[in-house]
Amino acid sequence: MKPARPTADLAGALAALPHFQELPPELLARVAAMCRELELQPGELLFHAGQRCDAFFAVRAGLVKVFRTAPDGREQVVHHIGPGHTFAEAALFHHGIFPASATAVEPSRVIRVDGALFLRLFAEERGLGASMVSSLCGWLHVLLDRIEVLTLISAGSRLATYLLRLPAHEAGGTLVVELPLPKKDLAAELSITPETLSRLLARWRERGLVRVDGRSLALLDVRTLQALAESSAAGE
Amino acid sequence: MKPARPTADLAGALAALPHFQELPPELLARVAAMCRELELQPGELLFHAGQRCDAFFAVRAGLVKVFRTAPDGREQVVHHIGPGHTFAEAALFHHGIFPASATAVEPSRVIRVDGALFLRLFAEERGLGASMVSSLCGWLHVLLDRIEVLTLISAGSRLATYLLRLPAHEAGGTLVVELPLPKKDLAAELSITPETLSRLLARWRERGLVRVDGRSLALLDVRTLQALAESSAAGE
DNA sequence: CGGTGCGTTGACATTTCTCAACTGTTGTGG
DNA sequence: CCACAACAGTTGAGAAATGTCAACGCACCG
Repeated sequence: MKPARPTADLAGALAALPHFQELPPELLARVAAMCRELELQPGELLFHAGQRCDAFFAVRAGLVKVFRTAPDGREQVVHHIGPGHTFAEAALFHHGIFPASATAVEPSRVIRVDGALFLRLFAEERGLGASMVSSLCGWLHVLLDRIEVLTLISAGSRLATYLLRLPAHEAGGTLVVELPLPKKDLAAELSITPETLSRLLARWRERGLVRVDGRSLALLDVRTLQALAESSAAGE
Repeated sequence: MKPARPTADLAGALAALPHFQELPPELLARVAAMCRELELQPGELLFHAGQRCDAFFAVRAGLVKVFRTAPDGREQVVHHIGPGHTFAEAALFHHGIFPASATAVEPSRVIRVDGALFLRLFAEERGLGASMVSSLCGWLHVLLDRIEVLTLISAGSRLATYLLRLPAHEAGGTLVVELPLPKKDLAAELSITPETLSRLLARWRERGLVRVDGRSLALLDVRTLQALAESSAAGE
């Protein structure tokens, strides 16, 4: 967790965060003054569950995994956070304790916003409340979607739903999506084992539903995938 | 969804909500003026997913279920909401569309806070922002817990975790918890089938872990239940 | 008294996890 | 430059858990 030398456009990066939309520049500057930038290597721990929460974070580049470690050693992924998103605000405002741990999946650069300073600013500047409310609501919807995926019974529908929600780009007449994370982490996010994920993709490949090339997937038969996503049956 | 005649202590009920902690009485009164009270019979729909969101709600008495209906007709429970808790605020602030449906599980009385009026008040009175931020964070933690439970692999650990988190009271030397909802709804919340739930409780009863009497459960062997909650193994 | 809905129990089919071995790639150190 | 270790991903075989379908008891309510 090396401090990185601050980038010139820190305020600009902050302004792009959902939290700070429509915030006057002078307030942005005050927030920027509370920030430090950090470099994280894959596997490096940013904070761990139970630790006192003295900051919240924004991902600038890379990918950060938020997870809990179950008593039996199993890792429960709460969420993966990509560039332009913040996390741990809820801990700061609510408990003052991190409810989960965070680590980098890829080499990452994160912005650390000092908790004590931010809370003080928040108390003074009531305007901050409104912008944070709307971004917290956004978080709520994200978690809601995740719950929706998790309550899907079959691994196949979970995976199909996930794939179809990924931003897709067209190439040569077919939809192509890029997995934003390694397959093993994707499996964890879907709460299935890497083996099942591998087997599902293999089956779908044989059936001509997808073409797999590393992390990039061509969705060859979107209709059938949609049917799988909606059905409670397995990969069939 | 019959309108109920307003109760005298409406402002008092509002003041007890997490949203409106530490709110000056005059603001509370203004919020109270935006409210209507409703009576709901079991199964009665309060709103459905996709509908325009023109209000948010607080449960006064009874139990309300928030759920989505999956394309295959399956019902996915997002959460059950008991007295003293609010819901649909996120929809109001974020999308303006209900992301889920809500219905009463038991005969219920809910407070409906008009959305348009509340948003206007929210814009004027910046003080509202702070109190709502903290309550939204509370919601985030609730959903986080729910995700944690859902990622627990075995039905047994899900159930045990759920039971152990229930408020317990002591009776005759043993811990007793009351299920806040019918077993069939509990099963839905845990994302298992009613049959599995029934079988789990039967097994645990035979092993002397619990004693079941309708909705009231005596936890006879808390240590083993904790072990089950933490283990990834099944009910064994 | 008959209906309706919850909860229980049984038999069965199916999916997914577990354990294990094997491949391919990457990166390190001799 | 090569050998080796470390790790992600794949594939196989078997076990175990949960879902499905079906029938039944039981309460509650008209």
